[in-house]
Amino acid sequence: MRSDLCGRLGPDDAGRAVTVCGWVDRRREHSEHLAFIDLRDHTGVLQCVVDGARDLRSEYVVSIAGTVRLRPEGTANPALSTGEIELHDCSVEVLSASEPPPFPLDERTDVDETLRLRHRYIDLRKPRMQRNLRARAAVNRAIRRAMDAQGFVEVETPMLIASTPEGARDFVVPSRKEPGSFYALPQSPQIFKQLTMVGGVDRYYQIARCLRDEDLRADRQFEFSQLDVEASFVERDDVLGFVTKAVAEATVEVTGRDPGNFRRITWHDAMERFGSDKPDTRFGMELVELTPIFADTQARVFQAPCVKGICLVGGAEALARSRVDELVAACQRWGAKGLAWMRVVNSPDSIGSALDGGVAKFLSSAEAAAVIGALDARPGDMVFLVADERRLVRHVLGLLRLELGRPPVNDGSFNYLWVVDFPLFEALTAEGDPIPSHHPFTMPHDDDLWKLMSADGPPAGEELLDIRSQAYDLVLNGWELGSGSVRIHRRDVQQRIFEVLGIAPDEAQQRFGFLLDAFRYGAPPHAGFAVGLDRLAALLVGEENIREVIAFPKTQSGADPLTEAPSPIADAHLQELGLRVVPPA
RNA sequence: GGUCCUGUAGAUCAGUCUGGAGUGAUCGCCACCCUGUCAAGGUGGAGGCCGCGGGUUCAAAUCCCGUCAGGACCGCCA
Repeated sequence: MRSDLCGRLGPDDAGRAVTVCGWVDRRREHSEHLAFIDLRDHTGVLQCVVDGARDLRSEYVVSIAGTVRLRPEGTANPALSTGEIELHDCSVEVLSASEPPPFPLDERTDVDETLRLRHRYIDLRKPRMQRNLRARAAVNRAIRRAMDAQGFVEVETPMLIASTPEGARDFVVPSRKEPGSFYALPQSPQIFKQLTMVGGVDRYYQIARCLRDEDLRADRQFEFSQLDVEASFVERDDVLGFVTKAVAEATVEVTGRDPGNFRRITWHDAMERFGSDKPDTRFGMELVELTPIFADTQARVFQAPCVKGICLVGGAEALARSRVDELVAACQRWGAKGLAWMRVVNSPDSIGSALDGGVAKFLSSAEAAAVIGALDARPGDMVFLVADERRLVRHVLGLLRLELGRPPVNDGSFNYLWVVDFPLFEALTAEGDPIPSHHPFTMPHDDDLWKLMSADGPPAGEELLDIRSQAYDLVLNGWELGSGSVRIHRRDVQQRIFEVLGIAPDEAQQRFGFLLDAFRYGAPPHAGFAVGLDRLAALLVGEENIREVIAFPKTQSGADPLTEAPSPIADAHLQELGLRVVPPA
């Protein structure tokens, strides 16, 4: 039907008779006997000189046969990759007419999201979306190549599985054959990939679809894809190596650029210095420890278990008072009692303090000097302090740091960072039971295992929170790209974990029985990881929303304007499934 | 569950703070003109439930309340 692709033709093709197919991108009609048609396919745009264009409109699908020639002197278009040539002596066949499109296909206008998604099949024609979908395919291709080269076997795992109470909210599918029972859609293939290890697969991977019924964000959809990895007889650093190889290969495949070093930071350092377990280390403004400075302070606002601060260079003049008030309000929304701010000035006041404004008047001159020194602040800077429980201080200042200094996530840099040594438990419930920070099969850190396995019984309460695990995350420009861990393969350790978590043996058997059963029959030591491919693809093409690399995404409320999902189903359908809809109260 | 921003012509926006005559602009669309444009150009034309509902007012796109939709974020996402 066609001999060539629009964007692949060049001066070397001059004189060739070709047939190209595509969409009418733009037409410039000069008279009854001269018009230019820009014909677009997925490779680019080609100018075709036609006799008349009265019966051609935007987005008509046409086939144009003609002869390639160099454009006449002085009419080349350097902005176009095919700008030196054109197709002439054209005969045009309309393959499919089109109504005027509901929105322009140019790259200049930001079209309303609902409109784009309702007509996604048109939106996808844009060069940007064509590039993104192809980049995403390139990511998958590179990953498959890298995993294959490292001896991994691609194994598919089921989509209809049993619901387990851990983790995110499940999407659920009613069973027809067993009314009242439900399948869950996988939040991840976690259990199955561990079972492949018991099954002797040795090295498993999958580009897996995962589903979680949690609120959507720029970097979160209900449905997403991850590179899921698990390997036997390996340690943490082996896994980091496998994943680094795959992600680096994908980066090169899409961007042609070396991703550089994948640096490492401990979870503890990430939290203390950046207030986040997914630190964006592309910029400074690190959180600085100020607690000792205020150990004996008279200033009541700083009489707290923890005081930290950040310094905004030039902030004293750059930030209007109204903006500062907004920041204070934001910090209060984030859970802080308040946000202390002060400007650094040139000439010290009567008590010798170079801090001014805000809470400056409550600080002694020694405290002021120490704060300035610790934050390395200069005149003209603004310093922000939060005093509270340590966790809260880190959290609030971490968010404030991002608010004040974060570059766009898609600024073209690739800052890969491994965060290692996550704590085994992230917090205690009101009843004092710990909550696993990864999942209950995560191996404790080698250096902390003795604490957990002590013959006197496990520690309790706050001491538990000091135990580190062999869990790790991969972060790119402040986005969590994925996480993984070394799994527990020792029965005694697993039993101790359940004991600490307050899960009785019979309950553990009920919830995770099939995995625990499997582990009775010879489980190899194993470890794994999962990489969010939507996020990776988005950042590699410079998008700040994963919708842009998903062919048919959902809106933030979880709807699909194209198919109108979710939608009610017929009563007969409900009846067959043994379901009845309860009207909202 | 919560906070914030945005809904005006097919599209993108201005007008809203400070209520007042007929809601404008650009692009697109339709017709005609135009032989080297490339975001072609010219002339003319059509096109509006100012998201929806209620309230205040002599008078509401504009103020107030509610609601729906989209977006960003907090919570949530083992």
